[in-house]
Amino acid sequence: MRPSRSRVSIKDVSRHAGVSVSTVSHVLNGTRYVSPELRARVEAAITALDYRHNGLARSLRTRRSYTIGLIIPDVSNPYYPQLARGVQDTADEAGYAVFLCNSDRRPEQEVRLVAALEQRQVDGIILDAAGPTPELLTALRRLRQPVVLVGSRIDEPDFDRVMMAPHGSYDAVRYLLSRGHRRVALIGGPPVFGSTRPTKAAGYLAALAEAGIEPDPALIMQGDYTREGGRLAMHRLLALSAPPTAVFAGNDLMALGALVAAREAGVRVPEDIAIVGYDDIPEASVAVPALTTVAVPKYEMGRVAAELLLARLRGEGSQQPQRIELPHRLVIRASA
Amino acid sequence: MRPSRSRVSIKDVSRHAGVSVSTVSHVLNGTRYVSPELRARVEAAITALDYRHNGLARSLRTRRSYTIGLIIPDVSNPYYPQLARGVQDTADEAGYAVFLCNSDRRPEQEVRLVAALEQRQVDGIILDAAGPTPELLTALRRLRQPVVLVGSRIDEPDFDRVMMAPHGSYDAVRYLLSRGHRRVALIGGPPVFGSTRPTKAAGYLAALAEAGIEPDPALIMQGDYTREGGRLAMHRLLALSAPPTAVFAGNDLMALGALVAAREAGVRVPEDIAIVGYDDIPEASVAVPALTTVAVPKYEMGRVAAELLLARLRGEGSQQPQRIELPHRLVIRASA
DNA sequence: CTGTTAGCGCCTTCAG
DNA sequence: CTGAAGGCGCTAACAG
Repeated sequence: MRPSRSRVSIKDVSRHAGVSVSTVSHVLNGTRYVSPELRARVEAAITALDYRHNGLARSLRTRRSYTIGLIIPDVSNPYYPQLARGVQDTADEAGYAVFLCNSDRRPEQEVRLVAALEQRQVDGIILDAAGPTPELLTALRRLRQPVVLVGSRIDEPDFDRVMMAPHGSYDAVRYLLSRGHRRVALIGGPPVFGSTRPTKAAGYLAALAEAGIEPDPALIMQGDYTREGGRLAMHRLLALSAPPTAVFAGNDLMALGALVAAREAGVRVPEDIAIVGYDDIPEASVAVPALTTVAVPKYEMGRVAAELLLARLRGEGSQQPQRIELPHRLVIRASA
Repeated sequence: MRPSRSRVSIKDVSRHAGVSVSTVSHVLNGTRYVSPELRARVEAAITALDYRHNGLARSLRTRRSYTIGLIIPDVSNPYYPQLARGVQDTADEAGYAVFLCNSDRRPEQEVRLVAALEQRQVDGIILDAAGPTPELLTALRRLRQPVVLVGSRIDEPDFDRVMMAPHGSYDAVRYLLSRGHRRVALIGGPPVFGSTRPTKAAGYLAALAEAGIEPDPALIMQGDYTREGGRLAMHRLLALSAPPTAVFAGNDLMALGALVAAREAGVRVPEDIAIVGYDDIPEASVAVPALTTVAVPKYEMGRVAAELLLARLRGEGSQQPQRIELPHRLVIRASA
């Protein structure tokens, strides 16, 4: 009768077991009492026919896919795997699967990915965005599913968000100052379009100001968060007639690049120049000298973001967007 | 009439535009000619009603989810992000989204994840498995969707698979031998249950044999692919009455641990002892001394695996399972 | 305690 | 060139 042994559905199972489809559905989901006898027949039919539950159909019906989307700049950037793992572990424990997407920090890409995830009917999205571009914000706001923002580049009050405490760079520079450094350079990141958040440069400036030190523009470099960018910036710093005695880099990748530059220039770290990074990526502890850095709780951020999202999906928690700030920690190693 | 402004479907759009649902569907998918006039009306209705295409319903109907699953041991292990990126890029280009799952190299977990992905109706699965456990193999074979195996721990002829060339450890040890080393130690990985593939130990032994060197059991350590495991193994090696002059570690994480151990013991690398790793993870080039290692084309492996899977999904290619072997490359840096 | 039935939102013959 | 209609496989009222 059936064309071939194509796919077997709940209906085939019900027929085989001599029960109704709703009974099958209920034994599948444990969602109402079914007599041991019928249950046994259903289970027998299931294995006899080698039936598999179709989650798509179920999701279509229940409007819940038990699926979330995670958009990060790049999994192969050592910062993100831990964050990803944090959300995945949390999601997995709750029965959710996660679509992992890389945006390469390109706003159009982010917008595209958000749309693709929406179309796949994810229940929610966690996003580490490049910045608060109007297009992205619009795309996010018209979304029907909840969004949690991670990272510190967007701080819009109408979204749930988990961010790092803002004063990491301040702490780092203060530490350098406390060690007697007076000429402290900054290798910052590129400006984030439209961001209203205090930048790393702000913390740097604040620490200098507090110590009564006039910032020297020559010591302020703009990097791009890549290793190579850090290396180049460091070389320019080292070529100055009055080079700095300490450098604070906006992330570890750039700090590591700076380390390479120092070695290339025959300058000793930390004896001739101290270096502090930001993030505490795995490589930071392996480098020689091991990098002093502002440790960011990456795994924890992922976990908290996922928990926030799941709570929202469960309808728990306050209705207002939450803003969660996670503490950093200055990890003092050998480079400063 | 409709309860509320809940969800708008293709049917609402058709009504609003005064056309049939099939016309709407066809403008949505560009799947048959629609007169400019009707098309315009449909498009107007779409924006007017703020309609969003429901991918779940579509997939249910077409039996294609444009979704694949990727199961790896652990994203936060520096080996995997690049592999993951390779498959994600390839999938993304072809319009597929990828579910990323971590198995922590636990067979039961792998089996569980395979089932979860199947239920979510992924079109295919890419898996870097812990080993050929019978349960996993069974689960994989009863799957209705294609599977591609990556990594070298399973080499079953009835699956598509992309693996590394087998002689990496042989090359590494031969290199050490060519540099005059005679006492070369091995820090291997744990045995892979049921695997028939040549292990790294095999290559090590082969290279020694070829050089006419009797393997010394005291120089063969079993590690666990973790940094700490490498560190411990190295300490034991260093404590030997006749310690080795060179060490080959089965992966970079262990080699890095060995480096740490050497430093702790005040032994210089490579002057007192040479170290070669395997994988070429990002940290390998940052370490001091930079690690000489067998570079594995991780990104490429991911890409090739995804391409293989996509080809299968398109029904292209030979019907027989493919076995693709990717070459490694010995990267000589400072540690040996 | 179990069965019938109406969709979820979409694609795709089959007619016209 | 366009429309009508039948499911894809499942859940959840609603009856009984």
